[in-house]
Amino acid sequence: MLELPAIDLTASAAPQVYDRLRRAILRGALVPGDRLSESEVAKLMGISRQPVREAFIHLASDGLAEVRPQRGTYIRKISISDVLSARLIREAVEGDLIRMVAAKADPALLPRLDAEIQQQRQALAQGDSDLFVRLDDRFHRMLAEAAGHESVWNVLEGLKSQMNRLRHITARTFDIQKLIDQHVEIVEGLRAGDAAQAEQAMRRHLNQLLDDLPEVTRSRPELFIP
Amino acid sequence: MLELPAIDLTASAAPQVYDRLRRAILRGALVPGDRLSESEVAKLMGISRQPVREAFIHLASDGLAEVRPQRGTYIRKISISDVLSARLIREAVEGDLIRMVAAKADPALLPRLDAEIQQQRQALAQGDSDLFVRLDDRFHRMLAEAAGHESVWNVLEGLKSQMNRLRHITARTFDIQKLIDQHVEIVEGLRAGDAAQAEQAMRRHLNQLLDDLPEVTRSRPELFIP
DNA sequence: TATTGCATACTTCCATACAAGAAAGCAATC
DNA sequence: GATTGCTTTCTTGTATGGAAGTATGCAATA
Repeated sequence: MLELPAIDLTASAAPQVYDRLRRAILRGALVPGDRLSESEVAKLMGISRQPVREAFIHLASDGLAEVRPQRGTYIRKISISDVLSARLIREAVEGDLIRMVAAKADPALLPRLDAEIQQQRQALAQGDSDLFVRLDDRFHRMLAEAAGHESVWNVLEGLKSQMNRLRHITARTFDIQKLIDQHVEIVEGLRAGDAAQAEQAMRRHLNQLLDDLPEVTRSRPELFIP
Repeated sequence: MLELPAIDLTASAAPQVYDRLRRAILRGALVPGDRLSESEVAKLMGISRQPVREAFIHLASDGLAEVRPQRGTYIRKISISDVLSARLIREAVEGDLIRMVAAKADPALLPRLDAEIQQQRQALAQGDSDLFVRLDDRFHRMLAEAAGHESVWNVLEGLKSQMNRLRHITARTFDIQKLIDQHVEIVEGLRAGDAAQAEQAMRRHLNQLLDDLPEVTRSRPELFIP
């Protein structure tokens, strides 16, 4: 059913269980609707039920799992409403951040962004969509850092866990070439020193999800709730 | 030390403990640096350690508490970096939302906002700063709802828990009259149907925190970490 | 055949006991 | 007097047993 790396017996068990399950959910190894059991996971990892239970509570607090008393614990379905909220927040925040980056006009930044985009093209050429998702994250983080607000990205990252699940599970259906082109547009806006252009490009980029979402939810309706 | 309402024995204990402790933290009854003990809270509530422990884990996941193994559990100090991130995010998001509200131009909305501001004035007249904080929350929530994105506010609310603690603990040092005036400016922007004016007013309003923060951190440095 | 009732096998939840680590006080020693 | 080491007492972490609630399959009944 599920492969989990063995835990380190010298450290606390509960955080390790949490970490492993969280990764499994985010990479799509555990899909929405899957059922978890305290005793089953405990046996799988060779520990007692209590630390597993604590990991479940932590996951539920993240919105990744749902504990239904006396029934079972389930991987939470992807809330379309949450995804849309996260997208709107990202558009507003990253729109502001890219304006700050343009205002700073750091000359050393542009070559680094170009190099990132080159790596994204390689990921596309290799057909490695998981790699692209990671590179995409890094691209946006780099921009937040360039704006002087890396900590903002850390906050957003927790918030957009639902978006990440969506992208991993349905990675194949996205048009990576188009996303890369949009990244290029953003960088070109920065190169031109045109804050408004860069912001428009960023907002278009983050609006792309709205185009892709309907098809995804139609093809895999069992993974979603409103 | 701490007053906690008795729990309902017919319902699950852990969520109730979580809820009571969370409220106590947000209203400032538990201040940053305070120490909690599983067994102490358990005795106080007449239950065993286990559900208390689970509540602690949930609080830690919210960033409100910090469990230090074999040492104790502490109310987390207010992270200035987190507060600043939350403020920046709010400015970007609510700036976008207020533009949407202006675009909708719902005629029934303005009287409701006026009534809200009247209540805020009453809270000021009564010197009830806790009430004003709650009304302020409601004012912003109402605007998000008017933009058609109440769920976005739900997400922001969890994110800005650190901001709420700050405001409750230091409520006296804020100039409530000024905040109300800024609310009026926002509503006037809407009344004029001027999206740009409304957005500017909102951004000024949310920038107010940057003016107030230095004095607060200087007067109570023991409550903060960078 | 359709429905009701019950036994059974799960699940999460709570209480309790014990283990392991950290801190503080105190005494012995240099 | 200062330091070291031990003892005690606290803390959180884990294991386990049992309680209560839920779903399911099966048999009895209308």
